[in-house]
Amino acid sequence: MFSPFIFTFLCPCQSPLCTDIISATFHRGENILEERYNPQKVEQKWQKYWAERNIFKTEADSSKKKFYCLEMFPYPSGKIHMGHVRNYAIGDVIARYKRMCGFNVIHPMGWDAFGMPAENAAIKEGIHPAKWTYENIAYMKKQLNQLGLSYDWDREVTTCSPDYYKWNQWFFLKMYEKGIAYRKSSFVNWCPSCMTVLANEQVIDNGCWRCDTAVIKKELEQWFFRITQYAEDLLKACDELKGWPEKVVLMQKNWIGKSEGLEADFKVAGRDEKIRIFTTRADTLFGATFVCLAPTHPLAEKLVADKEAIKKIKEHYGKEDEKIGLFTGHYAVNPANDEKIPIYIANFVLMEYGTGAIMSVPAHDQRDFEFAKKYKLPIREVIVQESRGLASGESQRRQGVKGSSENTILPSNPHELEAAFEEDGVLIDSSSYSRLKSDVARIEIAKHIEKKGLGKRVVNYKLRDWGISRQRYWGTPIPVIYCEQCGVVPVLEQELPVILPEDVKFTGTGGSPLAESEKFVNTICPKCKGKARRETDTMDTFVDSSWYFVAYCVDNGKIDFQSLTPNPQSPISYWMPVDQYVGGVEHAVLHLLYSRFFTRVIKDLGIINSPEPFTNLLTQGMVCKETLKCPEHGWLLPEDVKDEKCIKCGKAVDIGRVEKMSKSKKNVIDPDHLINRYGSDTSRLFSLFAAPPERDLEWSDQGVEGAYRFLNRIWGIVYKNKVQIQNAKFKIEELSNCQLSAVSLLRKTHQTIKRVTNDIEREYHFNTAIAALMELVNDLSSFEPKSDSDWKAFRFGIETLVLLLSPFSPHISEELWESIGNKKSILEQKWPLWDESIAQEEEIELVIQINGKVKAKIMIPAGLPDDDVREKALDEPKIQEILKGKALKKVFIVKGKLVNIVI
RNA sequence: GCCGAAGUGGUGGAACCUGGUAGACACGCACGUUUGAGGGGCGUGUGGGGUAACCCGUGCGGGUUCAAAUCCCGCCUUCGGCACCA
Repeated sequence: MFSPFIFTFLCPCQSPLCTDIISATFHRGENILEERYNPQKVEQKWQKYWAERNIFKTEADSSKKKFYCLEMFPYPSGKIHMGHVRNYAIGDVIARYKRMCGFNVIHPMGWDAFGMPAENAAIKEGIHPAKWTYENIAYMKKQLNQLGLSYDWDREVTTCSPDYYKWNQWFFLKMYEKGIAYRKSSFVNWCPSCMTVLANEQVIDNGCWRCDTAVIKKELEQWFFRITQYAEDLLKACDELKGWPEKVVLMQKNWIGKSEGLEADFKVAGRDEKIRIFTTRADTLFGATFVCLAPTHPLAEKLVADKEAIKKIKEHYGKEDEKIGLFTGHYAVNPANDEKIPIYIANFVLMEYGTGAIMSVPAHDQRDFEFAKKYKLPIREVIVQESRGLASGESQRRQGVKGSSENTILPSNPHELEAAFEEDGVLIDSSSYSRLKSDVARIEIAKHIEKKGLGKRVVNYKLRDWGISRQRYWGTPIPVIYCEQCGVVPVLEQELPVILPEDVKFTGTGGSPLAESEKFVNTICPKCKGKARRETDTMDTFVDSSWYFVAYCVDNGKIDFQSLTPNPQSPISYWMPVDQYVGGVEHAVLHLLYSRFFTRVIKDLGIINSPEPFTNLLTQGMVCKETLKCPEHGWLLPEDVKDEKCIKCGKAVDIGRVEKMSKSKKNVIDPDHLINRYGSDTSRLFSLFAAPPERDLEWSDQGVEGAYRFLNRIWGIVYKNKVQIQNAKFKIEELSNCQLSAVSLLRKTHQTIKRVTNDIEREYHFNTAIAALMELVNDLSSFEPKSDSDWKAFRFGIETLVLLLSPFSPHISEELWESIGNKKSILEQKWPLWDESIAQEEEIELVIQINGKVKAKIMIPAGLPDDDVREKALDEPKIQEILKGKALKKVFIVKGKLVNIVI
């Protein structure tokens, strides 16, 4: 294992003529400061060094301040992509920085290992999902280590392992006990291609989130988590998420979608039944001219004999088609005025929201308006704009109309209306509520209905309970048994985990693959010991990722929630919540909301203290690249294009927009190639330098070259001056009285510490932090040390540079740190501090403006009193000339910056 | 349709939090230098216009201010999210 290796690398210039093939033989720990920077050699050396010492291992220690740095764990799809590189580079900088700042940093990684691609691979290629998954994990883990990420692998979790999913099942049982997990029959989103149920969040534009196939509605018995029980809490707590991007908080709020309104009963005329409707616009109650039921509403079937007609409406249910409806032949009684209005069944009314029935007010709701126009239903205006309610010309004129003896405002002619008036206004034609404003009337009318016992004020949420059943193999078996005698019986806690059987065939057709396994399905009822069948559905994989961040906190990866009692001393209490979470914005609602829900459930179980999992959230932008498209051959790889022409057909290639990297658009960069060619230090550096983390990053081959060049320059400076640097030992106090020639370098070094520190602290703006390092390198490379103290200042500059660079490009930093004579790993060094008095400039450039326009710039000593600054500015010959014969009106002085002379 | 974000050189971006020299840093380009040559390295220049003094410049139009990329109002464009949610 420790025998010398021979590695052969191509010269990074990649020129076909280049003969610089580098053969390297090296042992562990060998000092390799050669003239040429060889990233592969350096990176392997230090990765090995870190791994052998298990240097990133952390343990809970209540005497130390903790920092939990977490990046979203990947799905092991095969290889990592540039999005991962960016995500994990960002997280790693934070982890390494915080570690150097003295925090006890937990920085774990794992695998979101259940999911459909594994099963699809099984269907297509006959590989068992477990084999496929574990092989991918092995490869991707190697890749992550090649990136030099500072993970404590002792905490690794793999969600498809029984040790892990056992706890999915345990949480399920706990939730079942509390009534949070329950079973009901419902219409679900069904993807005919994936043959599975999809959560609402997994339906995008009416298509499957994975394969885009149009989703259909299907009725099935499903397991649900009652996330709606936490809706109000999840919503309220949104305002406490100070460390989250506002847009994500807003998306969560919108997703929860709270609305307050009134539920009211409309009696069905001549029958002993009533229709309960939900409205947020109780102020328009007097304008209701018909009632609509969802086609799946229980009353729909009762009121209409023609089942075929209902079926037809169902076909258009929930789609963005034209609105279609069916008159039931029955009438409903408006509880406000006892008016009889027709009952319709309409495709646009959703059973899932509110009560599945609405009162239709066509004058004040655009959907009802369109429906009313189509079916020639009356439109009655009951709200008018406030200005019209007062002494406007129109209302004056209309007041003259016969029959309106009292001072009422009359509606406009409904036939003239072109759209519904949906805003708030003043009520008309609403009995005693007329002339009230909408907001007041809404409450008064609701109170009235409540008093009459015909309804109640309610709060409604768009958020629906989380359907977790999936008709798939590669997921956590739901730990439930169906007994003919006892019905639904949960699996006993001590029987967990319910293990996924191996003897399953993957045909890709039919329902749950688990149903095929006799051994799995047939079991005994835990209660009566009679014959029983197991549940054959598995859990949504979002369950797995809703609590993995808690699992990481358990030392040595041995999760055991069962024996945990509420305990402030437990490692979970110590580490949770996550201080910094980093991941893609695509999880703004799905994963993040479920995690918040789960964390609340776990808190209620007494396992953790905080209801919120993630204190600070950083959503990084996508990695994008320009697309190339041939009119004949479609998307092209860069190598299929020469001189902007397709090499297959010679047609001019369309250089398309910069878009998110995706295999289908052929605009991807394989991180393996990048690492082989430039090394991971360069890859990391580029992805951090090209844009601030929250913004999209545009790929640029030249940009990568630039990052590589930068590291080479540093390497070159250290190599060239190695001996002198090694000899230039100094004590930090000595530097304060170094010779004049070194003062500006010393100052620049302190300024760089300040800038890099502030840029990291202030919203992780790594791009500007790296720019500051580049400036320091520019100064270092033009500095020519002559005296002893020059060399000391130079060494200080180099050491500081390397320390500041180490979170970004850790391997080269370690190597250079060692090569200038340091024995201990850079990981054991403290983050440098700057001295404000040294960082301060002695002279500043004063800008002199006249009427806001720059006219001159002069150098003045820093901290000069205002009067002197004013005098110097006015004495400047150029200014004198302009001022000649003009009267000064005022002079503004901005300390340390400029003077503006107003004339 | 609703909600949100962003528009700055040839390009990525900086300065926006806290109004005060617009364009840090990098890429690209040009010229020079090194080299047998290519690549690479090093050096200089590089917002636009003008010989120059100067003038113009942060999507467009207004406003506040001695001073606006920055604050306020209106509009346009692009991107993202939600979308029959009653």
